[in-house]
Amino acid sequence: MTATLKDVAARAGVSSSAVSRTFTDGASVSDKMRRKVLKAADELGYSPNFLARSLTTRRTKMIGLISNNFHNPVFLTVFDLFTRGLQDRGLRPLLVNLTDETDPESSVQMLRQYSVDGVVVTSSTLPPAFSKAFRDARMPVVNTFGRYSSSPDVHVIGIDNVECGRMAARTLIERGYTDVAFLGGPESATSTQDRMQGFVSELGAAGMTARISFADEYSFEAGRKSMLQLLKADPAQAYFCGDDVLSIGALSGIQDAGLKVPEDIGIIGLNDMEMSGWENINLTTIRQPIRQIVQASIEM
Amino acid sequence: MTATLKDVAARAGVSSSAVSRTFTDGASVSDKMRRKVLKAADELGYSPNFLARSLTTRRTKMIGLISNNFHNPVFLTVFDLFTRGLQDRGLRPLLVNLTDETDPESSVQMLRQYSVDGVVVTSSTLPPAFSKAFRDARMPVVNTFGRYSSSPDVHVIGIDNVECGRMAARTLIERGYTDVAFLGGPESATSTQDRMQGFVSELGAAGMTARISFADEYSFEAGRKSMLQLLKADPAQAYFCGDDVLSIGALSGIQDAGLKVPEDIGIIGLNDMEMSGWENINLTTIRQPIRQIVQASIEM
DNA sequence: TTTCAATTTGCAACCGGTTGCAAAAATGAA
DNA sequence: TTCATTTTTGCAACCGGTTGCAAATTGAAA
Repeated sequence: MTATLKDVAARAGVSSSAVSRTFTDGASVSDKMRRKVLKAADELGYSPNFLARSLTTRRTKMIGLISNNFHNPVFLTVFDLFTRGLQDRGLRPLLVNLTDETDPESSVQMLRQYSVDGVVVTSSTLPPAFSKAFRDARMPVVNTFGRYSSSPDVHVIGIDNVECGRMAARTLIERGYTDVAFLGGPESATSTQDRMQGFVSELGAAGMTARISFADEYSFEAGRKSMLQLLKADPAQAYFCGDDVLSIGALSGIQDAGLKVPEDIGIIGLNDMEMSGWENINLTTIRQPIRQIVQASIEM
Repeated sequence: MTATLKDVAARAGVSSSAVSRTFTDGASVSDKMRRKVLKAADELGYSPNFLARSLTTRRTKMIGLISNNFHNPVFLTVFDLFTRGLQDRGLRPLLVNLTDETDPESSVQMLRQYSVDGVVVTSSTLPPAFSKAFRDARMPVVNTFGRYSSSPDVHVIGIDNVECGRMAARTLIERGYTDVAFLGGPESATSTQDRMQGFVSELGAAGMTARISFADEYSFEAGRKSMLQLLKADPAQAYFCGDDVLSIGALSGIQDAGLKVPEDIGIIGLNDMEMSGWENINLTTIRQPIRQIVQASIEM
């Protein structure tokens, strides 16, 4: 159906190498030849087949984009920036939606079958072992929102979650709260662990302690449920919530109980997602340097 | 680096066709042979290269997923369902983020170079001509959230937006509102036009008229801004908003003005996105039959 | 005009598979 | 055991390109 390289060669009356070369930059072709070829190509509406090309060049310009965060609105922004950034560099994201059931092995194999040039794992709730599986398959991999870890060869880009915890603590102290608490995401997530650690240690330095609790996941419902439970018991003056979507859930819980923020209870979140501005909540603003994340993907 | 078909053939001491056949279902191979091959393949950690295969089979099992809605939270759900649905069928979504600058032609060509098996355009704000460009390139295309249109060969899946408008009108009438208005999305979007048309015609049947206004886009900010302007002038008793994110923006505007919903002003939205439940707003619930949308993508 | 280096071009093999066709092996009936 | 059938296997060509190498062309210097 669609014109192939050979068709163009035939039409232009030249060898197929010549055609191939005019479409490969850096190849040696005379201007005369190039013009002849381009004319024929244009007439036939030809454009080279990427996949066939990748067979010999071993580059597909496809990047596996893996995530399990299809419910956290902040990731819509992440996807937006990623796809944009990749596109601008002539790369294409092959999207993989990781559900709880899918095992790492099969996604690794899948992406290898498509011979992607690299993989971006974007999630803070996946175990480091996951990204490692890709490295073991000799694929360049970047783990965004991950934690700097000992596993070598896995590029990790993200914010310093420990420092985030510290910032939150300092902010609450400055505002004069004396009884503060941490409401984290899933206990197993590295981001939760680190934020908690920073929060607790900074409070400790000020001679304070923090009560700790965890939500089941980074979601509105989980935040709301956790907060409602906390309110029933013995609520603190202010909470540092693991992320914004959790914060908004907590906020909803507080409102349901007839209390107000920040008059009755203080809330401090994390992520600066678009939506946070919507509700006039006072959240710490930590903007992820996504540009740089994408830049790292070019580095590999 | 990675084992190839030939390596496996050599190791198993059989022809390469034999290997190929054991990995192609429906091919004729004896059990004995299959076992021999699988053993060798297993030892070498071999799995067939999809791209090479696609060269002869002409199927890549890749689907272009095109959208320009990377700011409307409801699309996170859409992406989730799409990627899931495609994956379950052994297909992979190649994501294309359409910005205002990217022209249709180039995305068409791009996806042709990757020889995707089909294309899904998921947006209600793109002109029908866009999907048509793919059809012209002889690619199967499904346009979700589009409008049933005259352009042939473009499968369109979506809700009946006219009927949505009617439903909204009936609901508001039932609740006793006598002075209602429509706050739509971008005037050029087919979804906006249809919803308005249904809304207006149903009201007309009841002897009522509706005031009309449009927001610049389906976004929180646009909804808020529009509502604030409307409030300054002569607000209606109740509004039918083009979609949920617009509704929430409008809601925020109303609250800023010190008014309450639904006591002072009624709001009815559309989409049933996850977030809508968060704020105890009363929104019409129209769940898009996404399962069927995905089913249609298999049909092509 | 000849000579020689620098460019440009074509040949042919290869990337990693699939598949039509004919030969070989297995099966079953006589 | 023999012969006709069916099933399994291998050969070789092909999918749509790329690329090392040698031959052909070009251009400038002698």
